Amino acid sequence: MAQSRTGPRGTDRGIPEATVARLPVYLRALVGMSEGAAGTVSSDALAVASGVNSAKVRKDLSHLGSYGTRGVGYDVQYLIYQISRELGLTQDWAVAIVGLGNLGHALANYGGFVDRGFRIAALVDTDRARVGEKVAGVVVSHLDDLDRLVAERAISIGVIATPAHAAQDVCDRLVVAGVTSVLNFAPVVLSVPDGVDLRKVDLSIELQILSFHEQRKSVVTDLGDRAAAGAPR
Amino acid sequence: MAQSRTGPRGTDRGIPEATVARLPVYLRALVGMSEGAAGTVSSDALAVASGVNSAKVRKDLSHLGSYGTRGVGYDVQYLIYQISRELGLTQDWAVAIVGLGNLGHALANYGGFVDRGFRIAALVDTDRARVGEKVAGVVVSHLDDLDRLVAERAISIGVIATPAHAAQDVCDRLVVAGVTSVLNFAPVVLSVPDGVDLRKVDLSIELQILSFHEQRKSVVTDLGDRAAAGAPR
DNA sequence: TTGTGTGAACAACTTCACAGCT
DNA sequence: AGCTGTGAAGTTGTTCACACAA
Repeated sequence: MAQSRTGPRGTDRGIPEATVARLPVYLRALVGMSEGAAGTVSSDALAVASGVNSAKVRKDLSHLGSYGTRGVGYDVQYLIYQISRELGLTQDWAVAIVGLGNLGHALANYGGFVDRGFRIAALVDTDRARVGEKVAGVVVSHLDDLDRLVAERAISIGVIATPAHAAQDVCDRLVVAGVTSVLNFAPVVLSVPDGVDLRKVDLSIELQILSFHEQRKSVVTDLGDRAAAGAPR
Repeated sequence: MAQSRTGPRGTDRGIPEATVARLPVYLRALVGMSEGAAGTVSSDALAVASGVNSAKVRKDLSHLGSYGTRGVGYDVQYLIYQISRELGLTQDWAVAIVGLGNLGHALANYGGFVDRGFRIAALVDTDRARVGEKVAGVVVSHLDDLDRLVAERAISIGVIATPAHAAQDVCDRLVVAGVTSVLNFAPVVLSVPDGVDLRKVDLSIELQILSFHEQRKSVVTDLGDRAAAGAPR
């Protein structure tokens, strides 16, 4: 996971990482509700819509401030605004996607991208044959132009969708160019200097975690379990 | 997130979730090393290659058993075997991918898939025009045939790469068909019955988390007084 | 010496349960 | 009466530091 944020000095006025990771889920649920006719939500209703329990919702939201009303709940629109602001979604973020294989294409065409505050400002590849081509309405540039692109288009977030062997080099170039947040899809451990945030999404790891639990299911759970723990197979 | 471990509450012979999530990372690093000429690794070397600290490596590996040698380290091949076994990768898992848009295609063509123990046993879509077409060497089937496919091909893992609005229905069908592990890429909260494991990968959430930290960087790090004085409004 | 394995301290996160506001 | 906000208790995960084996 990314390094822990915590400001350089002084008391940590920060929101817990676990909470930050759930705010986007709440936000999505709230936006869904706001399209209906819901003026307010209770922590309970929001919890159900978000797949967590209500105590967690209340604790999480309490980190943003006291935005609820006792006996009533939270104002949907106001909460949407507060969460958006906290997540930095009231401004636009320029994103560069590097690597335009299958995954890069999928990401470029991913709707939820532009959805909230994220704008694909550059598509980058090393394949000269692809440069100039348009994907999702954006012209593909060459990796060698990265410095210029990042500077000119104020890109602060880089998405790596290259093969594993190219990922660290691409990451280094992104950082040198001035990108300060990196989302890595390549199945490799990357390192970045302090001050740069790094997150990863790894399909293979997710599958292996499922495999672990799946295996546990078929193994008959210990001896003498009543009624033959009917493992459906 | 996925529900906590299924199965009866006995003595917890289990490995902590946090450890399970790191085992695939260690495994990848080890496989990389085994291609070189490394007979053994220290927890320190493995830690560096995995992007964690060595205490964590030792604690994690200790959950598998005492497979290291004091003063020496861990035998690479043996560790690979033990981790693979623990993760259930010594057997093959049949996977179905549902939804063959950009993302589904990307997943189907993703190399690391077949990599370790995972086999694409079915590709499924609702678009009749796509049915019959071959993607990544596998013929696309229709969603209506899911029950048969899951049964005939002993599929236990389902990957959802559909639009959000279709995801819960697809998930329900997968579960009814007999799938017991689901990996969801659709940006929506799914619910599954007990006994079914659910994990999600959500690009939009990852970006929003980066956005949160990115925003914090630009904010001058010392406006911590604001909320400190009583009633925030 | 070197580097594992682990009890113990520490830190983060979750859940409980209820006081207090509306 | 209903629902938030939050101390306190409980749980899980991380790091320390050192005994001990090779």
